[in-house]
Amino acid sequence: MKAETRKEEIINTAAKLFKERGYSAVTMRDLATAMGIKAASLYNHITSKQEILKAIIIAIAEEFTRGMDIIINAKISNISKLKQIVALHVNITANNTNGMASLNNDWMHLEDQLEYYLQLRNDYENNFLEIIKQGIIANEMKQSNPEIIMFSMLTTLRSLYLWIPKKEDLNANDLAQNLNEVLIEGINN
Amino acid sequence: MKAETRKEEIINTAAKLFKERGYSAVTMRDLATAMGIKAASLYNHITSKQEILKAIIIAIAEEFTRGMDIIINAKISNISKLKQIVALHVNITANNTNGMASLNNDWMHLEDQLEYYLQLRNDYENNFLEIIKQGIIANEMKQSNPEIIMFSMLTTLRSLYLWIPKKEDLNANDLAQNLNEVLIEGINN
DNA sequence: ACATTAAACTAACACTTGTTAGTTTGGAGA
DNA sequence: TCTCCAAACTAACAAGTGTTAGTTTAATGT
Repeated sequence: MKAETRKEEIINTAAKLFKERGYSAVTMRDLATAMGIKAASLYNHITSKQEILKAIIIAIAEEFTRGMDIIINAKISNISKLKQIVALHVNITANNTNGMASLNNDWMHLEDQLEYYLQLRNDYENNFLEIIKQGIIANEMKQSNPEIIMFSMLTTLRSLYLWIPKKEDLNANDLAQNLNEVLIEGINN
Repeated sequence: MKAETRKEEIINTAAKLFKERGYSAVTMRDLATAMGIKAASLYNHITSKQEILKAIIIAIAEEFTRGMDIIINAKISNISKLKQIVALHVNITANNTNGMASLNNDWMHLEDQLEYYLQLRNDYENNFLEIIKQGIIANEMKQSNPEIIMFSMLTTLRSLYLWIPKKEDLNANDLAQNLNEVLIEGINN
């Protein structure tokens, strides 16, 4: 673990507050107080409130994109790909619970980067859906509605940020394993 | 369908805006503009912004509580109870997609009613979990982790508000049926 | 024709918002 | 000891916030 820069400290503190109250309800004075400084001092490190939100969300979104790119190109079964997607979510979320809250709840407050974010999200969902469809075609999975399968998996995975912090004794592998049972065995053939 | 009062119109319009941008980011002037009037005029019908949020969230939360009370007391299998919970969510969400967004995302901005809301939510989750545990004991379901099962089901069901509006040709029964396949067959014995 | 009333209006309030400008502080390296 | 610089500070801004007070409008029932 390398030491955080002051800017990173601010962004991480902001992510925590955004998780609790949401981007719009957190003021720069709230953030400053949480850092133990005055609001104006924040601007020695960041250029705007918006920049903080962007830093939080885009970093995670791109992490998901990179993970998905590796998974789709892997030479493994579609069921295995789904299991890797579960692991991807568990890992990213475990490392950044607070940021995941912003990604889920405050993406619409992105300004300049909104379009880019939506493009990443769209591509991600399309790749996800395609894996499920291929799995059904290859007879690896039951003939359920692929969109509902994806919806169910994705909403569960996206909500992990709410749940992981409650489990202090979290073992990422155990959780991924448990989720696989619940999410995937149901559709497995 | 009885005609809406002016107050109900305001609350429904607010719910729509809250869904798009969240409670904190919607101003009374935004709401007034959406109604085609001036902000001050809203106060002929409502007493505060907070009252609107409360009206939206508490009404739905109590609806869930009433539904759950009926389900837990029914003389049916635990699997059947889970299927009824799925139907409960589909029905409430289909009738109030906008309100469900506030329930999910803006409950923390409740002031006087926050404690009451949390109590309702807690009771609901405890009842839900108990059904799953009983189902496992009665050997109706696989021996998976009950908390993960509940978490997975509940987050999917809570996120329905995001998904139902996209399916214009929605048939509530079909959707409930599909969800049952994906959510319940996986844990069924 | 008149009184009533729901529902709009204008004007203003006290306070909070994100942000800028310019200044001070205190520790590290020369 | 002096210089430098990151990082804090005070003071202030223009705009936006929820809300209030008091007034006008237009339709309804008598």
